[in-house]
Amino acid sequence: MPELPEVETVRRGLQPAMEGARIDRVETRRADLRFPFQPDFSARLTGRLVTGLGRRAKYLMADLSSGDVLLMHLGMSGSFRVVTAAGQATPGEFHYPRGEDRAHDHVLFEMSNGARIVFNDPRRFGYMKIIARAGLDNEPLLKGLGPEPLGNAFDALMLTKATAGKATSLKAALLDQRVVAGLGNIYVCEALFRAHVSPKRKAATLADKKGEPTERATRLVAAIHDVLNQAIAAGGSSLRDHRQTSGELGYFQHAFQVYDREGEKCPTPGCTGTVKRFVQNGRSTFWCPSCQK
DNA sequence: CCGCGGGCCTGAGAGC
DNA sequence: TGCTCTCAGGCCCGCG
Repeated sequence: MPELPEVETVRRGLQPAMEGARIDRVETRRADLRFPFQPDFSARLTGRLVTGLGRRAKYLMADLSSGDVLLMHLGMSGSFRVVTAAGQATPGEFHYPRGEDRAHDHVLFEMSNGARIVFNDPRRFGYMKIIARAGLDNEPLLKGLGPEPLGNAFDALMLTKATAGKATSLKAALLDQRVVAGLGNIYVCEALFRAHVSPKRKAATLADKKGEPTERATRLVAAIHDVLNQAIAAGGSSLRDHRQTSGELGYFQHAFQVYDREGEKCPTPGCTGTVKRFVQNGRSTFWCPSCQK
């Protein structure tokens, strides 16, 4: 499900429930998600204060008073919801909020502020892992990640260098988290469309003969910035699974110009093309062959 | 090292 | 109604 804007939306929703609160109780309702939970998973969380909730690429990162960091990834179908539901739970008896139980609720956090935070993930491509903050730089899950697309390090020059010599398509390069971290299939399609750049173009062609960024590269970076910022402002995109932690849907899906719009007229003013779909590296690409070059 | 295809899971929707 | 097939917002792994 979630790309950077959805993860950022989830982070903002979880922040008030987590930051500054203590984790009083953790319940894992099965032995694994994508990977088995660490044997000491609950013990390392229980009683710890959450001092901050950040995001790196598509990872949520909760800083704990113990010096650990809880990494959380939503995979394709993961979501969190925050249940405050005063009076619904029976203190000291069954902690899980009655009537709030849903299929695929895998992890529950009970916070000292009364919030109950539930992680739900039907497909279980999501996962959680606790690591020591001191070991963050060596964490394999984070080690190879490229720059944040909304951070200062990501610009046309950087992207041009990162794609230099790449024989693969621009679409595949932008999906490669080592090049830039946080984009997924939807926002890559949308950014390429907005920049009028073809997903089939060789990644290395962002550079001119001297290796400098082309105007196309500049346009592409601007389009990535714009589409991500607009999607975050809209609370992300809700296709199947994504919800804000409040349960509200994001609404950026209504602003898609090409994603899942095969057969529709190209929305570029003056373009008479039609939105097409084809499969690239096993994923659907949506684009307008007429105005994306 | 690089790029690609398969696999991990469940559920929704289309077509018969 | 119900079966089967395809596809889905991610990412790791093994192969050539």
